[in-house]
Amino acid sequence: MEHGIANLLGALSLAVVDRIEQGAREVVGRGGETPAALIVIGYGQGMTNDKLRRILGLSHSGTVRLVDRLVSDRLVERRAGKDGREVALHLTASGAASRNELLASRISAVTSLLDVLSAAERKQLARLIRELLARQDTSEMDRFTICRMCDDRVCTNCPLPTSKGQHGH
Amino acid sequence: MEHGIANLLGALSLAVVDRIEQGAREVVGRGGETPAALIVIGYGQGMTNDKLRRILGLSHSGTVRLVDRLVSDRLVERRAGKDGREVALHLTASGAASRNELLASRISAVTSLLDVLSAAERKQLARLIRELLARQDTSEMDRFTICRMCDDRVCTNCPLPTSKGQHGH
DNA sequence: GGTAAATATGTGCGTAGCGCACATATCTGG
DNA sequence: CCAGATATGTGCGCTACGCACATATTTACC
Repeated sequence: MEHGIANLLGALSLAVVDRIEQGAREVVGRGGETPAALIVIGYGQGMTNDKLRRILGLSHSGTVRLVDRLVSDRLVERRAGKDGREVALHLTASGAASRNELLASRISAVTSLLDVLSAAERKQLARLIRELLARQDTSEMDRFTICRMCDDRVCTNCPLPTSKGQHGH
Repeated sequence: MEHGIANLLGALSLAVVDRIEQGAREVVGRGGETPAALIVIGYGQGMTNDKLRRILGLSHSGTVRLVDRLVSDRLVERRAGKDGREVALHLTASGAASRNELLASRISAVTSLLDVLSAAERKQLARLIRELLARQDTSEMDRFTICRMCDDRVCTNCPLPTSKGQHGH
């Protein structure tokens, strides 16, 4: 394998993530996995603390404290889950608004890097990235992790394979 | 502009950076900008604390403390710079070894994502990324920042434009 | 139906990584 | 020779996080 391509993709990815993180910090005033948490909670299938923990790849206590921050910022509410142990995380109105800003900021950051390419080049790039992602060997949790910042208003058909991966239960 | 491509590149970049950071933490036992600092210092044109600060995008004090950590880990030495104010940062033998491990780990992490593509597809992707980077409007400092994790043993001709950007002095 | 294990959450405590404001040393330009 | 610019170091606090432990609920097994 030629290593030049790996170095190029590494450099590009760093630039992309730098810009996304900078925008996210400006929007929510927090760093680390906090912006991703806001997005994940907003996907809205009754997210629990523990599911969130696995998606973000944090420790249990780290996740509890992260949610504490979101609650103290009035972006998230803890409600009772069906299972008496679980906590159901819900966005407040303000949390949903911040989440939308966050998603828009992310798309805008990446777009500003992409718009030097022609429409044809972007299409070609999209096809290649789609193939690359589609062929990865990812568990279900891996997919949620990779997609933890994804814009569900934009990503209609996620290329990540849906077959593998043991369901978490 | 079609936003699907921006979302795809954002997701891929997150996956790439996640894997790079995880490997880096395993190699040097440190997170944040510490691994990048080790790589940047290793480029070896008499790196100073202040240049490092600008490349990493950290505050001044944050950079001093970062170097403190590298020194206490015996990876970096502070020597006298030509200008009596400056500190010249140099890798120790152990620092140079860690840096090589770091670079290898990074290339390996990205390669493991890339190797689902055919050689032809990888070539196409390399061409597109190269174009994308070449057309960015980056200052000299931006380029060092984007390339702060780059493998100088692999990246022979960096696509980033070298014309613009005021030299820092 | 009762108890052990599994599951889910919260807490005390410490650490890593970082920024702000301030202090200090050296260099440069008039 | 002295004011500003440049470069580094420090006191202090804060955010984000992990480990170990405590607690509540549910499930499984007998």
